[in-house]
Amino acid sequence: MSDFRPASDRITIHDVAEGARVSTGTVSRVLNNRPGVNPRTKARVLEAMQSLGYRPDQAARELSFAQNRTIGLHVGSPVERNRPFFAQFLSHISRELRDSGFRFEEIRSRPDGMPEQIPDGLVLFGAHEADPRIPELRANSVPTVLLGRHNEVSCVAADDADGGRQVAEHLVRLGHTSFACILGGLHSQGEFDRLTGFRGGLARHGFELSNEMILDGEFTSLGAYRAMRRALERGLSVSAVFAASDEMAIGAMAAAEDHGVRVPLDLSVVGFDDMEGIAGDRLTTVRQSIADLAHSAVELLREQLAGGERRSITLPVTLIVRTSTARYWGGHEVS
Amino acid sequence: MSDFRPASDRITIHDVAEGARVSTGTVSRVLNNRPGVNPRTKARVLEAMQSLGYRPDQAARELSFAQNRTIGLHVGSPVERNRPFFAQFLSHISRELRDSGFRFEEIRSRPDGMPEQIPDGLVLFGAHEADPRIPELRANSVPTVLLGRHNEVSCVAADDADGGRQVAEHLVRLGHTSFACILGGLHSQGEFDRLTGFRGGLARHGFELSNEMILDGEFTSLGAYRAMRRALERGLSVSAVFAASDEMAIGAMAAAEDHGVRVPLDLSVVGFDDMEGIAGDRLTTVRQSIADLAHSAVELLREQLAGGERRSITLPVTLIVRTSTARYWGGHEVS
DNA sequence: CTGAAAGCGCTTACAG
DNA sequence: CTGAAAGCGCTTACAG
Repeated sequence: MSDFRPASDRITIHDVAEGARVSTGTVSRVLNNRPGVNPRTKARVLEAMQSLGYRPDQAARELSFAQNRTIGLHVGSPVERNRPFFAQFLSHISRELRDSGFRFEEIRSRPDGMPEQIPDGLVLFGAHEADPRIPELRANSVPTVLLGRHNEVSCVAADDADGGRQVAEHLVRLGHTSFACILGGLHSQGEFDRLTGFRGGLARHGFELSNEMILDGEFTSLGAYRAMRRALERGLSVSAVFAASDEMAIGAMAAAEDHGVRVPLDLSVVGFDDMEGIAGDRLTTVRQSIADLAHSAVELLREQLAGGERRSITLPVTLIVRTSTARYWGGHEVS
Repeated sequence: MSDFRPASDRITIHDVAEGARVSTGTVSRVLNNRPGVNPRTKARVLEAMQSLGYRPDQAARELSFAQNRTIGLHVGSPVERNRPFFAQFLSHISRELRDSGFRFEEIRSRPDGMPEQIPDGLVLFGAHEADPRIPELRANSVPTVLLGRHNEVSCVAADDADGGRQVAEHLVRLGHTSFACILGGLHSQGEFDRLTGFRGGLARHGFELSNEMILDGEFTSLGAYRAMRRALERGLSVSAVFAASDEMAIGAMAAAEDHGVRVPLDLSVVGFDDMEGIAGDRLTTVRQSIADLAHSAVELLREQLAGGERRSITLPVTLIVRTSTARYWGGHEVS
């Protein structure tokens, strides 16, 4: 915390300009990575910023950016809003947007669940296929990006199917032969894709996942715990479980433990997201970069605002192997 | 969504000034509720704002406010950051701050958990008595407000003790005579106060709460579920449970149901917070206004920035009675 | 490749 | 009680 500095000392673009002996316009160009700045000049400016500890004023940037537009974020339901994933996404998208010179605002919901007001562009969180917000927005041709999958609007999502596939590969390679899956109730395309990918991956090795092996974890740790525990009590006997979110995976692990099933000895558990503060250092999971999702969402929005076509972006995911999964020797009894 | 309007049409203070036939300065004065504006003029301005649908530009306000200061919000740990309460608070405090002309920024943590940088003022979330951030900030005399209780810094909190007391009153009045309490592990002063208040309220009627009746719910629905279920399986026999958060109350209710204990017939459950999307329409709980907490935090910060003394604010809470609590006739068997 | 200047939407002394 | 004007920190045509 050595960089404590009272507000009055705020160093501006002018200080940097002076330090680098250029005009403020040039500093701005460097700051925004605009092409056409002499590399040497650029280096000088960068160095001045560095040594002065310059940090741009977002409010000023917002105000002077020509586009001068407000992008809103709107969540489908209060329940969605309480998900840790949402909090993280909110944090990233607001930063990303401000860094790009947009104004950012979280849009509240009217009693009927529709956005209270419509900004110049909208990011939709927690939308489903038949989401009533979509036709409305399309009718008003409001630039919109949806987090997830939808075929009528631009959207950005992690490669859910590939994530599921990677999980299947991982588990099969570890010697597992019987599997269960915990979803959040199949409301979103994303979890469906995770399931489909998982099934596909299993099928490739001759395994299949029957419908009884799909549990509804309500997208919460508690929901997953209860679903898993009930399943175990009914005699569910599998050696590996794939949950569509880290929270649900945590719940499943807890249920297993409480039922006397050791993770990973008797049961391997895999999550999805790799959320900080949830996955911990134990859960094997599929990492998706929330920062990249936010970044891509802004890009798609920018394109639409510039009159471009709708399109979608799918981001790669990575399997992070930790200690909640292990080789299955077939020797342990489960349940 | 009838107020859809492209960015180019953005109506500014100038439009309002023109509409009300005053100068922009006057509009600004009205906007900020500054004293010394002729009531008639004010009415005219207000009406113009109204009819034009004027909405002030936060970026511009931030930029031109004289104080021109940045307030940061910093959370103690990633786990705290994932709590729904945090997400709500973040949303309110950022709005509040911007409306007051401050810049707002969420401060990230360094690997050691300390804030990555120090703005002109700081709001601390999820702090405990021995929080290492506090001495550091005090040493640098950074204006700081803590959400919760602490005796070295300004702080703002709901009247946790009174909340606990009200719950006790409510339950006693309903005829309950045996109680349990679910806490998050006694890390924060707040939950301790809730417990103390609860105990005090019970004591007033000759009831007491032994230590075995205090369960650790880890401040999550899953944690509370497991604690409650274990307790029920061990034969816990009480007719009322007070949980220090809505999430934990939800977990306790689920555990009761799974154990064949009917809520509220056999068991009354009370939460704390009245969080949207969690308490639902069923949980009796203690409502604290997150908006007011945020508002007060900003006030305390402003005072410190103006050179005022540290002080603390305690906000009133309200018991919201729903259907998770009911009269206890002593006739039902529990567990 | 770079500088001088206007402007983003607001607030606030300073006059009157 | 109100207006005219400067200024908050930045970006971006417009010249050169």
